Amino acid sequence: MPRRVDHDERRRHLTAALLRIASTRGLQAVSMREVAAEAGVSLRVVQYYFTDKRTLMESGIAELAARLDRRVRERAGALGTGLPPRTVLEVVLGAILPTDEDSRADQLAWTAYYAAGLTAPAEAVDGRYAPDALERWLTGVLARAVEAGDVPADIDPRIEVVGLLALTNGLVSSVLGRQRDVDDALRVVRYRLDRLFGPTAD
Amino acid sequence: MPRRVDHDERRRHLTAALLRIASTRGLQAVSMREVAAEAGVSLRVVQYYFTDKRTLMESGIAELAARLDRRVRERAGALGTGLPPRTVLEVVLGAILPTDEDSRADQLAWTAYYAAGLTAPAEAVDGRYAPDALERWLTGVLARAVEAGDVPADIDPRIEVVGLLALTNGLVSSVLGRQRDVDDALRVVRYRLDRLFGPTAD
DNA sequence: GGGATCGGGATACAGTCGTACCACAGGAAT
DNA sequence: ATTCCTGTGGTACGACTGTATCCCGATCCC
Repeated sequence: MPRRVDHDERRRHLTAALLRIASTRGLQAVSMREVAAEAGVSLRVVQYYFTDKRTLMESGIAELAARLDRRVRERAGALGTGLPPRTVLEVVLGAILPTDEDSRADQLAWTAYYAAGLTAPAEAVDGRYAPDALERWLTGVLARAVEAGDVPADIDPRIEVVGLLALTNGLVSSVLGRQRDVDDALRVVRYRLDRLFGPTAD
Repeated sequence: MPRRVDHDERRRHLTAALLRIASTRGLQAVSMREVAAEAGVSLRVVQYYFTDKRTLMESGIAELAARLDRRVRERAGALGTGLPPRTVLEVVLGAILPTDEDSRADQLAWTAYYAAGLTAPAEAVDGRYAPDALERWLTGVLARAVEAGDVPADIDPRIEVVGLLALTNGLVSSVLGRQRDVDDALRVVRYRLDRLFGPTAD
C-alpha cells in the first residue's frame, strides 16, 4: 500500500469526518470508531494520526474556527476596502448567520463545541475564534462612521457592536433551532442597522 | 424503613441532582449511576422513580423550563401591573440573564440541553419553554408604548422584541462563557432600551 | 395473622468506549 | 540483500453505560 503518506491531508480528511458526525448526530456521537467508519478507514488509522481522542477533538474545533473565520474574512475581503460602514456591518454579520447547508452544519458543530466547553473549562473554546478581534474591528468601523456623520454622534460604538454581535449570535441560535429561518434573521439584522444608520439611503 | 413515600418529592430530589451534574460537569457526565451518587441513593432508586434514562432526562428539561419560566414570571409579577413599558422590558430581559449562581447553573444546563436538542431532533427542546409566549407578551407591551408615544412611532414592535430577545440570548451565551460579566451584559441591554425609549428620564 | 404490595439493595449482562498491543506489508536506507 | 521504519489491520482489555433480574424488609388490606 501507499508508502509515504501526506499526513496533513489524512488528518484533514478525518477531521472533516468528525465534523460531519458532530453536526448531524452531535458531539456525544463522536467516537474514534465512528470517525473511522465515517471516513472509511479502520480504527487504527484514526489512532495513528490522532494519538488521543483529545487531540482529535482539538483538531475538530481548530478546523471549525478556521472555517468560520474564513467565511467572515472571505466575504469581507471580496468587497474590497472603502465600503460604507453600514455595508461592512451587514456583510460581516450576515456571514455569521447560517445561510447555506455548509455554514449551518458548521454552526451546529460550533454550538456543540461551545456548549461542551462551558462545562469542561479545561478544553474550553477559549480565544481560538477570537471574537474579540472581530469586535475590535467592527468597533473601529463604526467609530469611523460616527466621525463621518453617518450615524448619530451620541452612540457608543463599542456597545453598539457588542450588541450587534450578541444579537447575531442569538439569531444564529434561533435559526439553528428552526424557530426562525435565515431570511427572518437577516431582516432583524437589517432592521437594526436601518435604525442605527437612519433612513435607508438604499 | 419509611413505608409510604412521596414520589413527587423523591423525583424532584433526583431531578435536582441531575441538574446539578448537568450544570457543573455537562450533560455527557449525566448517567444513572452519577445521578444516584449525587443524590445519595442507589442506582435502583433512580431506576425505580424514572424507569428510563429518557424519562430522567425529560424530567430534567421540564424542571429547567419551569425554573426559567418562574424566574421571569416572578420578577415581572413582583412589580404588579401598570408599570412603564421600559421597566417591564428591562426587568424581563434582566430576569433572563444569569445574575446569580443559581440562574447561571440553570442557564448552563439549559444551554447543554438546547445544544443536545439541535442534533437529536426527536428529543428537541421544542415549545416547552415557549419563548413565543414571551415574545408575544413583550410585543404587546411595546405596541402599547408606541400608542402612548413613549417610543418612536415608526418602529416595528415585533421586530424590536425579536431583536431584544436575541440580543439577550446572545449576551447570556457570552456571560456563560465568561467573555463578559453580567453587569456588562445588563449595560448593553439598558443601552439598547435607552436608545429605543429616547433620552432616559431616569 | 397472612398475603400482597411497595420501596429499594445487590448483582448481572450485553454493549460501547478509549487505549494498548501485536503482527506485518512494503518501500527506504545501507 | 538485509535492515529499518512507516502505515495499517486485528484484537484485546478494563472501564463504563443502560437495563433487567432477583431478592427481601416493611407496611397495608382483609
